[in-house]
This record gives sequence, structure tokens and C-alpha cells, in this order.
Amino acid sequence: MNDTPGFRPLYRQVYEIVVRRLAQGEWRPGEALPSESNLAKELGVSQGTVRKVFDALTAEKVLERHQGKGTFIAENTQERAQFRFFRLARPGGKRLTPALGNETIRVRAARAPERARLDLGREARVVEIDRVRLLEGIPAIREFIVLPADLYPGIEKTPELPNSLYSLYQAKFGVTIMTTHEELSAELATAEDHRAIGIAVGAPILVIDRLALCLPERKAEWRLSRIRSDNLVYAITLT
Amino acid sequence: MNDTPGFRPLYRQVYEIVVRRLAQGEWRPGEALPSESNLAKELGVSQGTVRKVFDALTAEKVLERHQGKGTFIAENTQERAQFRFFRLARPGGKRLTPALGNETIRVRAARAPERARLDLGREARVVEIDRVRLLEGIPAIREFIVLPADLYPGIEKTPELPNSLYSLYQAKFGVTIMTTHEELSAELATAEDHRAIGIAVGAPILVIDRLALCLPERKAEWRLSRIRSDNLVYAITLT
DNA sequence: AAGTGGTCTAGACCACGTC
DNA sequence: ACGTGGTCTAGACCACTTC
Repeated sequence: MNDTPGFRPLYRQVYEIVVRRLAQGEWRPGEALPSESNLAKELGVSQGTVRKVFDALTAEKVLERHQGKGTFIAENTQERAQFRFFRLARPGGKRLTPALGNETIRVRAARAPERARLDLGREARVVEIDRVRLLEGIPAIREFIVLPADLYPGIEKTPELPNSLYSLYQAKFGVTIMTTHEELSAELATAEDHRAIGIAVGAPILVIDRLALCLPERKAEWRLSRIRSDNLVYAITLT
Repeated sequence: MNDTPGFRPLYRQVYEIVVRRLAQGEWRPGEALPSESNLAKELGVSQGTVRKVFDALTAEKVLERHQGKGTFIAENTQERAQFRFFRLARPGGKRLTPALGNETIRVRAARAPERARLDLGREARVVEIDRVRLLEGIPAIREFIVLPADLYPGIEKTPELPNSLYSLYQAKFGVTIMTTHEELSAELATAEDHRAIGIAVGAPILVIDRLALCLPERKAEWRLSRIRSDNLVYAITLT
């Protein structure tokens, strides 16, 4: 009696409908989505099915639910984004939060490796942000950030970039970073590292190559971080 | 009408009952747990409540569910443990699996830093395993592993240690590694690194300091890995 | 009081694995 | 045919927020 090779559970279909509407910006960050029962009525399914979808999206950190208030798009606030994607700490535990140092921002044509990494076309333009970040007052991180210019129109005119760029991406450009792929390696400090963050040439540094993806599946940022590794670790919990 | 400060949902209580029974070894790895409906009957709750608990434990990778067969304790098979906790790859993506090189194993008194790291008493003994692992035939990783001896009685008599120790811990000693806390940093290769894995003295190496926790919340392994960082990265996805 | 999400139940039916 | 988990529904009641 089972000739349903393309069987897809109802909640999956509802899930896809909700994600599509989210991606189309039908609801803005901070707003409430329809209540479970209203959406259920609208889609002609039961309330429990909508609940399953909302719960799944909450687990994926796309939504936030608040008893008595409603269901909302998760916001990448400064603190939250820091805590979620910034993993540097003192050995043994204490999490650190960076402060801003010098920075430059410019828009230019994409180079070949950038086009490859960000899936961009031949004529694409990118935004490049170079900056230094401080940990407890000491220059400790060099960041090289490359963005597809079309996702962030006018970002180069932003008077002052915030410490956590991901909250800016979401608030000003509707780009919600959902996932990052990171590759860590060890290298030796160069003369440029020495000039930028004062570390001795030849000292070990931690390098993070990060590609960030946003909600409507797209590569939204490529970031190279060079981090001094004295009294500093990248802390992560695997489960 | 709400004077329930100690309100705990039913599924939470069921969850704790199941975890306690799991920790006491009431069901062994590989065996099936009672079915949803049987456990529900036994505990006097509805089948849906048991389902919610099983689903949560499945998300935490404690259980595995198989339609038509039953619910089982998740097994740390060789492949699975590799994929779950071993994060080394070639730059750009290809995941690697290590092979074994030389190894030594011995039991001795715990030293002060080991007692502190593993929460051991003054008289505790530890098992120390030192080994070299190969990636694609080339010595690439030095590992220094320290275990609380009481958790792994007789492990030093194991004729041949497997590539993935975590499957051995579970199969032979009932120790299921659930979580690891890792701290990564960059260092310079020492003369000993050169002797063990042939890397040039002063070359950059990636160091991972890992503390592993097992199911009945306890520190079950401390591992230091020193990894050559040429053409090799630690790859991780944050969500 | 009204509306929201959170918990819990009871029951129907489907899909999968085993016998 | 049977038992398992997987999906879906309908409804009750609880807890929290807002008015």
C-alpha cells in the first residue's frame, strides 16, 4: 500500500514554507510571527504541526520563543554574536571580548581567489575591511574581511563600524549569519604581523580562515584572522 | 493560583529517571531500551511524554532510534567517534583519518597538574599513553593521553590499542565520552617534536589541549596533541 | 480577561524491520 | 501479522505577558 517514494512529512512542507517566507523578509527581525494557532489555521494543519516546525527553527537559532509573548526572529545582538562565534579565551577558561583598534574599509573589484571562495561572478565587487582588535587593551588580532558588495550596499559609508559586524549585517542589510566554517592552523608571525600587533617575527600565531553563510543559503563573508597565541587559546566544546 | 516555584514538567522528571538508569548501566550499549509505550505504561505517563524524552536524548547523541527496530544507546563506533571528535583536514575540506604509529602505555601515580585537571585525589593513579599518529603515511601528530586509572582497570594490558580510543573506552570499560572541551593554540616545534614527527625545530605547530567528559558527569581523559601544521587544518563548523 | 507559548494526553494512521 | 518508531490531530489545562 506504500507507493510514496516522494513521501515528505507535513511538518517538512510547513518548515519549508516558513523558511521561504522568512528569507523573503515577510517578517522583520524583532517582529512577532503569527501565533501557532493562527498559522495552523492559515495553512490548514493542526497547531501541533506548526509547533514542531517552530521548535525545530528555535533549535537552529533562527527563531526565539517567549511564553506569553510570541515567536520572533532570533536577533544577532552584539553580545549574542560575540558569544556565539567568537571563541578566544585565556587558557583555563575565561572568555574574552575584543575591542576595536584601527580599521580601513574600501570597495574594489573581486580577485580570483575571492570570487572562488565566495561564489562570485567575474564582474563582482567586494568590500574589504582590514582591522586590528584588542584584547584587554593589547593589540592581539589582525582581521582581513571580504564581503560580496551587492549584499551590503553602502556599507563603506558607515561612519563607525561596530565591534561585532554580524549584528550590523542583520540590522542594516538583513543578512543573518547562521553558520560559519572555520579552518585553524598555526603559522609564524611575519614582519607585517609585528608592525600591526607588535608580536615578534617568527613567534607562533593562530590563523583562522572563516567562511560565513547567511540564512538564504549564501556565502556572505570571508574572514582571515591572525591571532597572537601567547596566553591565548581558541576554546570550543564538541558534543 | 500559581504557587509552584519548584514546578518541573513531567518530561523533565522522566528524562532524569532515564538518564539515571542509563548511568547505572541498566541497559548495555547495543541493547534496545523498552519501547515508548512500554516505558510509558511502566512510569504511568503517556506515550507522547516518553517520546519527547527519547527525542531529546537522541538530539544529545545519547540514544539512537531506528524505525521498526527500537531505541538504543548510541555507540561510539570507530568511524563515528572519528568523525565526531577528530577534526583534522586538508585546507579546503578533505577530512583525514589517522593511522597508528609508535605507542607506549604505563600506569603511575598522578602528578599535581593531572590531579587538578582530572579532579583526582592525592593517592590517585593514572594511565599515561604516549603515541604518534600518521596522516596519509606521514608522522603528523604526537599525543599525550592521561586517564584516571580507576575508570579503566587493566587497560595497560590491552594487547593492541585501537586507532580510536573512545570506542575502546565504551566497549571495554563502559565509559561513554559525551563531550570534549578543547583549547587550541599555536606553538613552535621543539627538538622532541623533531625527533618524533620529523618536523623542523621552530616550525609552527598546532596544539590541542582536550578534556573529555563521560556520561555520568566525570572527567575521563586529558589529551595533549601536537600537530604539524603544514598543509593541515583543524576544521570546525559553528552554528 | 484575553492571548500566547508550554505541557500532557489519547488515539489514529503510516513507514519500517522482523518473523 | 506484529511490533517498533514516525506523523498528525484534537483538545485540555498550565504558565506567562499584556491590557
